[in-house]
Amino acid sequence: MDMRIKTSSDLNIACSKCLQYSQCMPQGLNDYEKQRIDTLVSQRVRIKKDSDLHRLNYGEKALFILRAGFFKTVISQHDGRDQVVGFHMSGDSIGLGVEQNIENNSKITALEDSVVCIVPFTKIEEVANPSNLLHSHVRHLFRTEIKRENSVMLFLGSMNSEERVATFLLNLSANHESRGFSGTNINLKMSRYDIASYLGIKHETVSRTLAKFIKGNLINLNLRFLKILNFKALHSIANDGILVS
Amino acid sequence: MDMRIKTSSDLNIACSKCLQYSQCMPQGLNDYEKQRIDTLVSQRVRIKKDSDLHRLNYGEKALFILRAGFFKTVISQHDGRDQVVGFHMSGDSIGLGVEQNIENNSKITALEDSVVCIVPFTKIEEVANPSNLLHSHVRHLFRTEIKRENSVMLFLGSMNSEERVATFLLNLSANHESRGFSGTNINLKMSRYDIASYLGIKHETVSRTLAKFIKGNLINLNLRFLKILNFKALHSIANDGILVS
DNA sequence: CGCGGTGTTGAAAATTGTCAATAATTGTGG
DNA sequence: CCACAATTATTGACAATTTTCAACACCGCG
Repeated sequence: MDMRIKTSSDLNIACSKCLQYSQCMPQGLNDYEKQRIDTLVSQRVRIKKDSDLHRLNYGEKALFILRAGFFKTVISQHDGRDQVVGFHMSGDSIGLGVEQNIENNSKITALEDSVVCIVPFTKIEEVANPSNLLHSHVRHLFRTEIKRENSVMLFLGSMNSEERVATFLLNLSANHESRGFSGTNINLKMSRYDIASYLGIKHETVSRTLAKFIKGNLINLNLRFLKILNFKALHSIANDGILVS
Repeated sequence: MDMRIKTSSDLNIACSKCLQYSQCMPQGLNDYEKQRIDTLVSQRVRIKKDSDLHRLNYGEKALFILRAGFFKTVISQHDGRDQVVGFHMSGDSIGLGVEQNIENNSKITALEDSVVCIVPFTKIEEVANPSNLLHSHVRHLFRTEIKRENSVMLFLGSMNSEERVATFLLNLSANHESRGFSGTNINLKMSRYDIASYLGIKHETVSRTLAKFIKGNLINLNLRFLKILNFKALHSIANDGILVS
């Protein structure tokens, strides 16, 4: 599906005059700041029902503000399965959340004819504060933590218990590895109850699933000493790991 | 559980000399910037196994960086049920993600003896850029979007289908309300398939659950015209709505 | 050594998914 | 505008998965 851009009268309203203003811009600005705000929005576009909002068409990093309409965000997993991870309605900002973090395999699709305002991040930074290594790092921290927290939780709803546990183990392994610890031999710090709560299943199910993995020689486990024997098999159970960046 | 603070030699290492440095601070800083980084961390604390990291003890808004150890974040729902929403290991930053958004009902508990560095947000702002309304608003956007996206998704894993659908309907209603639309009569823009995908259940289950709600006079629904008849009942099904702020 | 928290396993019950049939609605082209 | 096809939605029967309830084993710590 492609996207049509038209220029019509109501696409040119200034931010400070927009009905959605209170939804998407901060309160209590002085006149000078309001003036600067009006320079933020680089363009507004109409998006037809069933068309996608392609981020890359508007520069790598842009914030979208939904002026009118309704969207869904769909993430495509490696195996071809899709999952809706969010809906967006008028006043919502799109592009700072989950869909921004999981790169290149997400689609933001209009569920009805819509109008979107586009604010390039570079412009936000011009207005908000001088570009600055520390500041951009803080933003990076935001992003990466959201990613780590979410990437597991995000798809839990659609996973069965084997997928959940396999995903959890691989995720844990990757986190250990990235910190210089062994990703193969892991000393679990949390109880089966904690794992169960995290994965949204019962602790008995965690036990049973781990037992199944042990029987299949995917892992060794006594007490909390975990040894991963067959990463490949775990990955295929976990759907080849959208979760492990 | 309370928390002990000790001052011992290894608690006073400068950030720029810390082993975790590459995990938690940006690369490529010049000497001046490194000097400023070292002023960021206001203190480091030891936290005993099974003790909690109390955010409020360190000013309302602080970023915690886990120097050594292992934590879990648990959110308590209204009905008393707890859910683990994240695990944290060395090098992780804590306090920018989910646990920050759902206020006052989350606990961050050490699963083993740990050491945490504390960076007040105010200090980050001093160093990163002048305090600025627009900048703080961008941060606010980050937060709120995360909150909205997550608050539904976060607990999906532990909900049954009735809880999922009730939660979805109430969430949708609240979003409509907050934008000045009716929260009672809603025109669904998305298909049953979209709802199913979002909630991690099958579309047949969505149909059946909606049918059950109709029979119980909780809602009216023909095609995509939804009328919510009994909010109270929906709320009690959805666990009294941790999701609706 | 015993007790409480943790972990495992079994069998029955409850929930959800799968497969299939059918209805209703929307879209399309003649 | 109608007819037909495709999509969306509902419902039933059965299969698979997960939970629930229960019993029991194991470690760790006083």
